[in-house]
Amino acid sequence: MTERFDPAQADTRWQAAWDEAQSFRADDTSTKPRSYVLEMFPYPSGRIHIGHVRNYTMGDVLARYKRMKGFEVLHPMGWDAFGMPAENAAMEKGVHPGGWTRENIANMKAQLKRLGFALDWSREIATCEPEYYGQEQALFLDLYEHGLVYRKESAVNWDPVDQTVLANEQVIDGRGWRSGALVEKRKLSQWFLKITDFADELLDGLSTLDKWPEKVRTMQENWIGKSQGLQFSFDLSTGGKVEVYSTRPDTIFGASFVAVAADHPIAQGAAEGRPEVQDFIALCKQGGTTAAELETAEKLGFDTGITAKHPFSGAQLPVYIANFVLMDYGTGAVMAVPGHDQRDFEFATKYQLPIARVVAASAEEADKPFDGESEAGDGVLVNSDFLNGLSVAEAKAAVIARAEGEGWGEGKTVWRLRDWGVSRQRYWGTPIPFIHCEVCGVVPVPKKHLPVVLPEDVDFQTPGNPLVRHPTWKHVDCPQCGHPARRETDTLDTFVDSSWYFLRFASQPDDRPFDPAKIAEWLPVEQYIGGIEHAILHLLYARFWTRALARIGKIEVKEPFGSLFTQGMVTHETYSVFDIAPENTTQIGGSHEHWDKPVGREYFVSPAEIERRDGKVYEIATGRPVIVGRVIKMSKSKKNVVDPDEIVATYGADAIRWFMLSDSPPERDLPWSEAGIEGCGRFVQRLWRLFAQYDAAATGEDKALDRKVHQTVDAAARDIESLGFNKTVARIYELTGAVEKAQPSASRSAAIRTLLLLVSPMMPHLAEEAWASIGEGLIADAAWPEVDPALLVDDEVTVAVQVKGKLRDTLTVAKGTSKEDLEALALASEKVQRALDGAEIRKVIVVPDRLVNLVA
RNA sequence: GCGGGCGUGGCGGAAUGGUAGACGCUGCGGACUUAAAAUCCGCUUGGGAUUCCAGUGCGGGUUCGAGUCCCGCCGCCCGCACCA
Repeated sequence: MTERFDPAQADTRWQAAWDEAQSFRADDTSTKPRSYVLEMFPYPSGRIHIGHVRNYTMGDVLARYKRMKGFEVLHPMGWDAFGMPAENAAMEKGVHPGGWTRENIANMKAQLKRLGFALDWSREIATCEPEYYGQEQALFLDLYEHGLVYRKESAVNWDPVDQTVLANEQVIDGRGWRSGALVEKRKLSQWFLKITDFADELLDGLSTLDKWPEKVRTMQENWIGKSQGLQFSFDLSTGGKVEVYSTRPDTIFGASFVAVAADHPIAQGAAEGRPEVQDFIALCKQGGTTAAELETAEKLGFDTGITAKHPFSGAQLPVYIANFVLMDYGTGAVMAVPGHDQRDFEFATKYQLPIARVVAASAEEADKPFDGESEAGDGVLVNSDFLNGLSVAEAKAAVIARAEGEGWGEGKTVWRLRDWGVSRQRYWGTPIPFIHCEVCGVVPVPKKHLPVVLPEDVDFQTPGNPLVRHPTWKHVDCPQCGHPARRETDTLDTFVDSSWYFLRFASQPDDRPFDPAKIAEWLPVEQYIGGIEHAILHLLYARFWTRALARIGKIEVKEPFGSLFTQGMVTHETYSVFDIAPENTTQIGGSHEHWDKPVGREYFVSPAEIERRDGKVYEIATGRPVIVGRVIKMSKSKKNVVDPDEIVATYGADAIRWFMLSDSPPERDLPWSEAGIEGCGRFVQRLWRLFAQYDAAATGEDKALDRKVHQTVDAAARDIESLGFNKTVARIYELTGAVEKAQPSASRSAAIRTLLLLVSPMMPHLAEEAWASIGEGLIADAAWPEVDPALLVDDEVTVAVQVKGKLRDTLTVAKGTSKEDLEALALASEKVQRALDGAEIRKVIVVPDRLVNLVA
């Protein structure tokens, strides 16, 4: 063995060896138990970033560990390859989105290979290839046949410059995120998936996902947003009716007005011929929609002059148009109960409407005044006729029963979840497989004509969807009547592509989306790993798509991901500089870590552009002082990024993998540091030196070391299975120290061999290189070391001795020493006697093998 | 406002109700070396000082014993939100 481990030559050599042996190819015919380990596949933006490295390293350690434990492991990788950045690149650089994407994939694949991930590349998928999206079109048609796909007119955010629909997230302060143009609301015919049909199922299913983070389940629960209440109508003074929805029908006797949304038909009707009403409606629509604006926005109303008759009391309640009522939730109209709803309270205060108490802590507090705000809490009904004395829950049921009995309302469940609009007016996506015929209407493309392939000869010189402008592509004959017709030019939301890729990984026949038998063997994914940013959309859509396929009989599995893990981000300090020397600026107070913040234009510099001198930090190029900012997520604009390729080139793949697993618990953020990666590089060499000391001929037993080894193997396995990689890392450091200190013996040689196996999932290249002279075959194919349960327990233990709960001494005794002996030994301790100071012992607590507590 | 999470050394963090600070990083001291790098050894919560005291955001409580459990606060992070 060489003196130093040289990753530059070892890494590529072993990566080639694994390729050659096809070590990580999942065998569908294997009789071993199955394990499907999956990380969220990347968007091929061009470069692998450090967050990918952390994500895939975690999955890789688990996949390699599972193989060692005797599982047939499926650990695939692919590319979420459709999407806007490719089109933006096309517009900005004049390249074709396909060429740009495929080149990025090639680059990123090479990067992943350099990191030594144990991936089954034979199952690689790129969603932009017809072999994939053609099958997606087939699934879309299946869902259409079963009534789960439909078309309807819907208001969308339209960017008039880019000529496209924008998602809500792409509208920033009312402007398109790319063009900066004022976004318009347009009505367009859009394709929808009936996710609301699954609202109940998706909500109930969450309770079965006990290996998902509580946080993600809660987020999905809130997103689905189930609420139960009463929908009923008020008779209006105009002779009409207004339907309202309330989750608090118990408070109906506290209603003091009715409020409708600005675009509610009643408001529209009231506006006819009345400019002042029209003005008010316009004012309501002007309001911003950001959280901050909503928080501070004043409640505004306009009294229509119409009144609504209370179903019990017969009182005439005024009907207001109000800016806080949303048209697209419930019925767009509410009964307002100021005493028990804060918005209604603010509104009633402003317009001097009655604020009645109908829920109180007790019947005696029926007339207690409000303390400047509404009360939403539980209690007993008061001032409420036949409801008086009932609890909130009882009153809700009683009102719903009356309404249903008398026929003016019914109990109803309302969901926040909306159907999933999947139409995008973009080129670089899966073509929606439909044809518009003037005679037959909307006609699905016959399956035998799939895939509907994206044309390659498109131009991006003008804004808008190139598919619309393409001279020939959209012109086809109607498959039903043969008349000239037009292809659908919208493409699918890319979230559709990522809603079933995990199925295609498990099985990829040429002639169908997947083989259900193979899906049954591999799914659900045993461990799914990815970022928290996908907690709602991707994970909800994937759950929906899986359930939809199950409902139409394509597959059996209902939940795609058995266990979910959301890993933290990789963060880094930021370094910023002000372009005016500090002596020329005014100090504005407040001290930063190193410098007071001067006035000037701030710009960010990268870690490579700074140097540290005398405990302060300077920009190398200018000598200007650097402000060391918060540790935040790496991003290009803050220049606090590190390039994984450079790290691999300097320290090798194993060092960066080890860093990704060290220190921070995997669900928390990991602060990157130069010192940290250097430490990892040192440890790689330290292990290498230790492995070089392996001596197959050594003799003699070292019982204590044997125990340490077995205890570490046992604990490391548990830690890896629970993804506690930082703890595994710490244990490996401990064992390394113990082995280094041990005298040569057969035990020590065995310990080195075992340590090598333990680190192999984390540092596979180093492990293979050392294994070549110690073991047989590839360590990638080796088994996880067996644990001897007899060696997990020590025969000597350290027992803590406390006096009144305070530690005074420790005893080293044989394991299993009797309570009596322990007590006697504790009392014999000089330190204990001094602490007791002659006091009388009232009580003795002895926990065998752990502690003795003397209570005086 | 609703929901979720988190507060432990200079930093990242360990700790089935039972020896708080494992392990790593940083810093300091030492060995080796002509020197440096690499490596190795020691120290690194605070105070007093070798056998002590205090200490896990703050205030209470349960317990022989609390970082851990309970109650009440404070602070930070994340998600959702005029959702009726």
